[in-house]
Amino acid sequence: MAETDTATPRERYRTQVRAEIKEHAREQIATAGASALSLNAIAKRMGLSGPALYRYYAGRDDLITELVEDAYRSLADTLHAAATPDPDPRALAHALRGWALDDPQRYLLIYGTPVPGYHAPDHVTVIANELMTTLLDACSATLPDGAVTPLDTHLEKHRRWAADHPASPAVLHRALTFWTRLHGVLSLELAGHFTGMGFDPALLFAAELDDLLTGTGNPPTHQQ
Amino acid sequence: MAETDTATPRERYRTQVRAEIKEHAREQIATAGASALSLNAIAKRMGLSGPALYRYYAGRDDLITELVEDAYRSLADTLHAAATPDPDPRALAHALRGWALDDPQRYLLIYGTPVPGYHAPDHVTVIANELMTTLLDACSATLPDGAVTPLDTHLEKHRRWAADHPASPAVLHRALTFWTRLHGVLSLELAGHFTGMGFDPALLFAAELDDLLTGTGNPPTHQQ
DNA sequence: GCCGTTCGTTATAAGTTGTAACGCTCGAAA
DNA sequence: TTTCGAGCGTTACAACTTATAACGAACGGC
Repeated sequence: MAETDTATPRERYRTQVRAEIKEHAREQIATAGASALSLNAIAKRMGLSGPALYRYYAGRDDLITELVEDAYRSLADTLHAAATPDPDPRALAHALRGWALDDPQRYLLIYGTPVPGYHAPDHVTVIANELMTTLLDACSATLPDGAVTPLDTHLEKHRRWAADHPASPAVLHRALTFWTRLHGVLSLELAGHFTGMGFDPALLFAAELDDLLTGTGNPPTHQQ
Repeated sequence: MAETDTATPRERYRTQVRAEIKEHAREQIATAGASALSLNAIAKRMGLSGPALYRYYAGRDDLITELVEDAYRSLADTLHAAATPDPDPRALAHALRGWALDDPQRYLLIYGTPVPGYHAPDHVTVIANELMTTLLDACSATLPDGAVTPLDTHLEKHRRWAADHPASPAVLHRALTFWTRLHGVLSLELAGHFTGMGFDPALLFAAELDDLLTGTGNPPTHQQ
């Protein structure tokens, strides 16, 4: 995993302790959410006293930031693996859902309610771009055909986020839609807004995915 | 507003103080998020000492619960007003977006990351049902035509959440889609995941709405 | 006007994050 | 091998937080 070979014993110990801290933090977040993360509790569980952790992380925010970064990294790797060698949107979607359900709090750590003042460091935006690239690759493997919407023309001029990716505005639109629709179902499912409603969220997710891919999955057309 | 007439002076004073507390809590949440809500800070701002607030609210959770309830009530009223007298999905969607942008933290209070252990009281589920009803009403004003999806047949048997509403499975499907797609765009926009990407979220929202209503708004069809 | 309910207070307990100062230990270099 | 410094863990402390307990004062119904 990490380069525990090429380093002084001190550094090896340090990275190992940092990893152990993150491990406890992850499990604590998975059970009680990110807002309930307590450095003191982690220290106590590791058998050492509170302030000791500050040798390894500057503070709570620093630890959370690294967890967010790890989550992004994990998601990017998972989606990249699912889209390799063939960039298949369907595989991508299922990988996304599997990854989210595997650890809901990890998904919410990325896409959930943000702290108003917090600003993500550059590492994260880099990975986010990487994520966007695999999504755009997958969406490029489809032939868009349909009316040009106002959003399409808008995206033609505002494609900074797609940077150097050679994708048509329609593909950009498609990628955004892919993202927002799947997130719409996933986030509500993870937040528990479907519990007690009685239906199976997996089928709703599948229906949205089908509609995304075939265009006739459903969203019943309007008429009035 | 409240029944400040028919009550003893003591009760009038109490409801007024409770309202003032909520007012401060709202503004505090709007600026720093729900997790940063501090009873002590509210008390200090109101010119009284910390524990005094416990005469009015049992604790932080109690206050937040009431704020959540108020938010649900406000959203339900707003959407109901937008769908009256004619249940128009388009008006409903714009009312939803306006309400969300008006106070993002209030939207996230309802649809954002939940506290794992927390369970909403009955009041909230009642209002949630009311909300669902206006959504179903609006979606009933459309004539669905399209292939019957697996989700449709599933919803035919699992329509407990629609209870006594006379809506076809296709309409139920449509309502769910309406909800998840708009939430998908809105939540990502409010969470700031579009900032820095350079495009206008309003156009994406509009595109999704158009597709929802006309069925040809876009999501470019797949082919391969 | 009495008297009890309600309110606001201070004091206290048990948490939290984070800083400061003090030794100990380990490892690298002489 | 011995020394010596960087890094680590400790306790002590400050400034917060939520929440409870106990006390006194004020308000209002009777």
